[in-house]
Amino acid sequence: MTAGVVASLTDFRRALVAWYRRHARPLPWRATRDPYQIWISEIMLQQTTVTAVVPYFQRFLARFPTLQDLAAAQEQSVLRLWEGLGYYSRARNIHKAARLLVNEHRGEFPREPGELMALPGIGRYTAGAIASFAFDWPAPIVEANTLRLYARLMGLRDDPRSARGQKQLWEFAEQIVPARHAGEFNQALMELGARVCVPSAPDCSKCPVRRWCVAATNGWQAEIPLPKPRAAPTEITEVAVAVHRDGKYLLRKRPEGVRWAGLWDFVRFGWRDAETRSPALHDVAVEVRRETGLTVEITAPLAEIRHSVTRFRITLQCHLGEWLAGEHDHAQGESRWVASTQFARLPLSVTGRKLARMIAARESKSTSASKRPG
DNA sequence: AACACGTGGCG
DNA sequence: TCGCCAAGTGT
Repeated sequence: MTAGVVASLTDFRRALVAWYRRHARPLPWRATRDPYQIWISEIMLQQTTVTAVVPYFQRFLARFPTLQDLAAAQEQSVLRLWEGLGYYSRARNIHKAARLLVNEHRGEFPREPGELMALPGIGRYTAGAIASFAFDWPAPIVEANTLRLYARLMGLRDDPRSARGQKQLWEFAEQIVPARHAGEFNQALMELGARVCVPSAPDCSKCPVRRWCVAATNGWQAEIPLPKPRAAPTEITEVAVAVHRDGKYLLRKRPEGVRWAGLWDFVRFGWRDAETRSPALHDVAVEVRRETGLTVEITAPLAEIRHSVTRFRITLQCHLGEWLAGEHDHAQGESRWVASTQFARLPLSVTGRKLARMIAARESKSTSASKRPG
């Protein structure tokens, strides 16, 4: 299957790299060979667009310039810098791995993919990426861009996500990666996948390796690769209550093993009766007591926030609740009463952050109104 | 092997 | 509005 490319591998590599040298975007992580910076960028880029990553990458490196800085940080500080980027286990893993490297590897990065893969959050792709970009280790890579590119070059008919397809893709990658300058070569593959060999309507007229491409030769660009099957989203309703007491609001840290683990949120729970667009306030108060042990009065509807997450579409009914009695039960995990001016100090879920902004705006409005009588 | 894990941009 | 897509990994 790879014969088309392998037969004239040297020409293929030359054409690809020549194209890359003319068309490479100047991405921040391409300006360095520091394995630490490359590692951070690769973790951030997992299932995440370049556009989204750039500002996070800059902030992260400004705050934690070295592996030692990261290892010395609190996990909460790392999560705060990750806030909004998604897949938060990446942030927790990056922190764990940093401590591991500092404590057990003298703060030095392994150069081999096999050793890199032993670190939490680093799988076969990321290990190959770091090893090749930072050390020119001749490691193969397969990720979204190269998967599409290889599949088309090979004319891959199998599902590229199946075990069979994956095996063929990795074998292909192994065969084409050069012994020298693997870093630039791998970057070139990804850049071509990202810029030319795009998912829909690839511009084959601009492709430097078109003559090696089975899909282009046969007009199969639209059929290869086979699309990823996606489950239809499920609608769910949730309720969030900003429980208010003495100018502060109750925030709870989400426990390990759940979505948004380690991030903070207002009191929040699923609402079984999805038909109820505006749940009875009394019922909400009952649920808050069940959740927290606190007796509250639901005083005002705040907003309805729509948010998609994995395969769920969430409608979040947000309310303001005034504390009446009871103390929060800490058995379920960490919680704090926080003034709205301090919300930004904690890593919040995206919906939590939105709600936090609304509450802060609501307060500043009411204080400015009270300062301006009439 | 299949599913969980997040979010935002784009057509 | 909606589905697709994004430098995947862990379980």
